[in-house]
Amino acid sequence: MRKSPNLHDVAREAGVSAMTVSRFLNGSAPVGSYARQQITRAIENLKYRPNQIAKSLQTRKTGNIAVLLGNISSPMSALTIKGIENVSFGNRYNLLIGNTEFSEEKERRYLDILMQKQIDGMILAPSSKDREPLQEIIDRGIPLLFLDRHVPGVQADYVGFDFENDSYNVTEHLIDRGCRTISVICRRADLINDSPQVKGFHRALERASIPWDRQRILYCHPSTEDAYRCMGEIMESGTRPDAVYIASNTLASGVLRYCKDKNILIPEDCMLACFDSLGEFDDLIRPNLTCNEVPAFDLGVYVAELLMRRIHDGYERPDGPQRITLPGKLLIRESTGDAGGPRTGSETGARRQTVRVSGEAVTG
Amino acid sequence: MRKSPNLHDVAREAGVSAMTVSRFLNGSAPVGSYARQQITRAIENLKYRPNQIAKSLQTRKTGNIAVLLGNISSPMSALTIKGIENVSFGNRYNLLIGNTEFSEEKERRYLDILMQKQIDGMILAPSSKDREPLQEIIDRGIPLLFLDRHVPGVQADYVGFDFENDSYNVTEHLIDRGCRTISVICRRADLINDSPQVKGFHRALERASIPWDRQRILYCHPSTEDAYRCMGEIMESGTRPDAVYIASNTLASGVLRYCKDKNILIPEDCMLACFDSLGEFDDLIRPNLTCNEVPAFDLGVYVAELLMRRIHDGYERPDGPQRITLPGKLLIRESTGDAGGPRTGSETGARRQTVRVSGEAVTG
DNA sequence: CTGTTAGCGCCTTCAG
DNA sequence: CTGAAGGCGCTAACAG
Repeated sequence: MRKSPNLHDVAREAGVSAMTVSRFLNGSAPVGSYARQQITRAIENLKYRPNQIAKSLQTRKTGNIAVLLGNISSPMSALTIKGIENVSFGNRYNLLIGNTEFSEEKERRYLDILMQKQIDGMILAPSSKDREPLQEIIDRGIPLLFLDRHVPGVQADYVGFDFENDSYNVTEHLIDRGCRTISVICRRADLINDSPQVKGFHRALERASIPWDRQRILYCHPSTEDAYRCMGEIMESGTRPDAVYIASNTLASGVLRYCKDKNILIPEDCMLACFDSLGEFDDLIRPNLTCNEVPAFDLGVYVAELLMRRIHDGYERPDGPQRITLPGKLLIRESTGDAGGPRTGSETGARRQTVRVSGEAVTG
Repeated sequence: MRKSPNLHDVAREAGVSAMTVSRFLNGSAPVGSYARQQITRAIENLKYRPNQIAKSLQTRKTGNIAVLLGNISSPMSALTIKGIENVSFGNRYNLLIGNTEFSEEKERRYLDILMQKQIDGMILAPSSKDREPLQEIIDRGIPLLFLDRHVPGVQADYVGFDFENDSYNVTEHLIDRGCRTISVICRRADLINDSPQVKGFHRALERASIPWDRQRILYCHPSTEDAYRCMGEIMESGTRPDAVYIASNTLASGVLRYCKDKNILIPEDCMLACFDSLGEFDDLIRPNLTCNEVPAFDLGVYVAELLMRRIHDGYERPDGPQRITLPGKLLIRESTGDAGGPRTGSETGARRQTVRVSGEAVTG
């Protein structure tokens, strides 16, 4: 394993200068046909590969973009990453992926390292409210996009799900089915922003003139065990609700397990609805519950496309910072039988295509 | 947004030479306490960040490792990636992730790009049998590890699940439950290697002196729809089997959907078993089927640790190329009721800790 | 403990 | 169409 060949080696082998080889490789200027042949041959002979590092040092572009999420293995995140990868690869960018584990410290360390690695852009689901490192990214002219969450006071685009409206729709569905006393289980304190799910929930109640009771909102640690506990609290104390709305899908398995253990029939004893889809086996899970399907892959595609545009436009943002939300799709399933039920429930799919944009219009 | 400061700017501001600053930053040589103070101050003043690209050009180390998988959003892959990230971050490496979509062409392009980007190591689940680009990686001294699949003839370590033994265990379980006629649905032609699942299946049948019939093995495209079709073929033609073994978990939802549509009772009409776990909601899916849980996160941890060792040892491989498989855990669940069943089935968890290694022993 | 010199491999600029 | 000079930001190797 000896030193790999460089531009000069190729140039010597081809009997031309290094610059001619460079121009040939990048197509940055015309090259004579004889030289072209010699160079092609030399490259093959030496198995030459351009060194992207050296090129980056010169051009200040690495062709890498960073993606920093709280939990890269959640089904939602995994799909979003796939969407981002898809668009990035098509635009000749590679992905540097980091899992912050929702830790401010780990996020900070990642931001630090990535700044040194000279990324061309960054997609971040922030776990910290700290503006300073983000401002530094922006000041260095690196396009920064928030995904799913944002940091108040930082002038960057945001792309996320339409939590509030989706939550409104789920709640409205429960109300339409006759529920009047609805409990909510949601994640303990949304990491950064106020819980828009709870807002949507309230809005739906208000619209139906149903008084709401703070006691009916339970905050829960993001674990199966704590969701199990919360569901117990709901069902064992005070008046039982008509319905329980699980505002964070990571909590669903704990709730379902409780119902299974306690022989609570869904939807006879209590209706159940879930903010996000439970995945591929969705309608095979018993009890079979109504949920909102969130466009995770599309979110990745959208955010990556916006990032590509920002990188391309030299960060001038002719259209100003944007706040974009993608609406989900309500999947209504209320069959209770074990087999023979409808394969998919009715869907309010029409809104699927809508993209909600606040601020200026989306260009392109 | 003007040019960011470099080592010389810091050196000038601190009144020392660039080398002193460099030595201070890397701790590569002692630096006087006065100089130290001046440098610290200068760095703060200028908001200096070392440029990793320039450093990489010099040191020929980027601190990046590549991970190339067929489908990065599958639950298994997502967990494996998380495991890899965990170990890498601890060792100060970043992850460049690529989704090959099982396409030879896309894989080839990724390999090409990544070679130019000068990665320090690579974890690959190959989709192509082409040895040449892989040999080039090895020849350039970049540690290469196969994950889940391998390319025959390429001298690189391999880490994967214990498909054959796990499959043996699942089949043995069905036999123990009295099944004698078992059909198998598996992915159409394993991408690269012979299907070890089918081998394990055969071995279990042979051990129980059950004759086996090629007709009972159905190859299926990796889609819900085709799995549905396959299950139909099995149930509607010839003698119905006692059991169906789904050797690729991506096919499970199609099979389950078929049973649901046709009112086939599991396990009364036909037993069902699955090669891999169905995820978090595993035991909430109806019908509730026995499956093998594969240690996806651990696989990531293991492969990353091995890679770290290879990088560290300068690719001398004192212990020779290895072939390591991590065994899964059989989750037996045969309750049929909708609620009140046992929360988890019995598990043959003892083997969980075992790591099967062929070739030399694992060091460290 | 500190500074100088000479590249790492490529591309920008300018001169043919 | 082609080449030579210089530098991107950093560090190895050698002097002090």
